[in-house]
Amino acid sequence: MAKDTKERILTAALEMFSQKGYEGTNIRELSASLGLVKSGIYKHFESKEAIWNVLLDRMIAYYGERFGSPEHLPPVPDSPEDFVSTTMRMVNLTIRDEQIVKTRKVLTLEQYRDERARDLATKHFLTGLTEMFTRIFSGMMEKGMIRRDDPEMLAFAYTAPISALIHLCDREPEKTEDAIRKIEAFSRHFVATYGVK
Amino acid sequence: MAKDTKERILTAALEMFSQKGYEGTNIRELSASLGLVKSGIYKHFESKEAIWNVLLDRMIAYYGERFGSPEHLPPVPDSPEDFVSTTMRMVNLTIRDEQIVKTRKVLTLEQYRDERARDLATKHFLTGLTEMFTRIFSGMMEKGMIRRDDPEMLAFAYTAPISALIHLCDREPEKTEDAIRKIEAFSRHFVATYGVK
DNA sequence: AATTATAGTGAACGAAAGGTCACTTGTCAA
DNA sequence: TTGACAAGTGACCTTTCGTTCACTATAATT
Repeated sequence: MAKDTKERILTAALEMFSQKGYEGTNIRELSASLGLVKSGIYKHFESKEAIWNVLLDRMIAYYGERFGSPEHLPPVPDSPEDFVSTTMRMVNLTIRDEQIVKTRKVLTLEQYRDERARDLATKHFLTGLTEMFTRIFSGMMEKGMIRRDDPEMLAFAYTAPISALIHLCDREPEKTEDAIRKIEAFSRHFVATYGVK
Repeated sequence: MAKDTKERILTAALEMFSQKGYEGTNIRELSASLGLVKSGIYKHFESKEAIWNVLLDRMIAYYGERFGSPEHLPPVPDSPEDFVSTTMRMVNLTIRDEQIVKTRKVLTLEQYRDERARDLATKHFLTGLTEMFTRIFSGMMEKGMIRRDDPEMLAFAYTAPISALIHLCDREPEKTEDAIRKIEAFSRHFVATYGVK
């Protein structure tokens, strides 16, 4: 029990930051949750802020990897049912993956305090998903699956409601099942509305 | 300069809470911003938490007033253009009104810490607007302005993207003009999509 | 076997937090 | 005019914060 302590600190810090925020988190409690005494932390990080910075750097890097590189884009679905299930696969990942949930929470809590968190929040909550689905809808229009329209507008109209329900799950996890059903219903409503008859 | 001090404290506290969060706000700075020394605060409130509770009570009361009573519901619009301008009037109010902006920010920051803030956040960000527009869309369907569909689904599909852009304005005020244009474009897109031909 | 770097301990630090209290000041009713 | 009270001050209290440091135990390196 030595070498992985740095990683364990980062994991515990993300957990606490995402629940209590940066200011609400204190080093004593953080180290205690790892079975350490508080000064032990400083063998791995020079300050509380340093922990925060490493976490943010990783969030930014992870985001760039996941949304920035073209090979991570989901393929253009080739049926309405495929479209819905592609959506639900992404939604389930983003709601169940603890790392991603905590990242969203922490960005929510620190968006007014830290400029990089603010920028990343906008990408996470708004522009990232919109860009991804702009491509998907463009592809679907070319395939003739949905009627020709502004793909970016459609992407925005599609992802923002889903995003809102994902935030609801973060805020009130007991409503997760309900929210997922609503997302699926919305997804079907969407293809029914924009799909070619 | 005496009697209104209590109100001035509440105003300043909402301002600070909305920027730095509850934990990030300290009484010294708060009182200094009012030209007081910190112990002066305690002549008006028995603790920092008491200030928070009064603010939250007011938010809850104000919300109930604004969204709970039927007489505050906007009338059902009677043309697509009227629908768009009704929306834009509401959006402008909710984006420009400092009190409302700060309320949203503070609910965003405290939603994981305070249960009442969490509940109010869900109403503010999701269910409140949806309920309001469910009635509006029901009315519009009866008038034959838009095609018959699930009014609640439409309300959700309409308000969530607008909500997302309002959050963007809170996060990055410099993008406000742009966001308002996007909201209007979205509103027109929406009536064009669901309106009867 | 001796050395050295690493991880962790526990006591202590100064700063800043929320809060208390004896005191002064200004206002107004009796 | 006086007394009472609300509003504000400044010194002080306790607790907790992030951080430092001399020290120890351990495991790897020479």
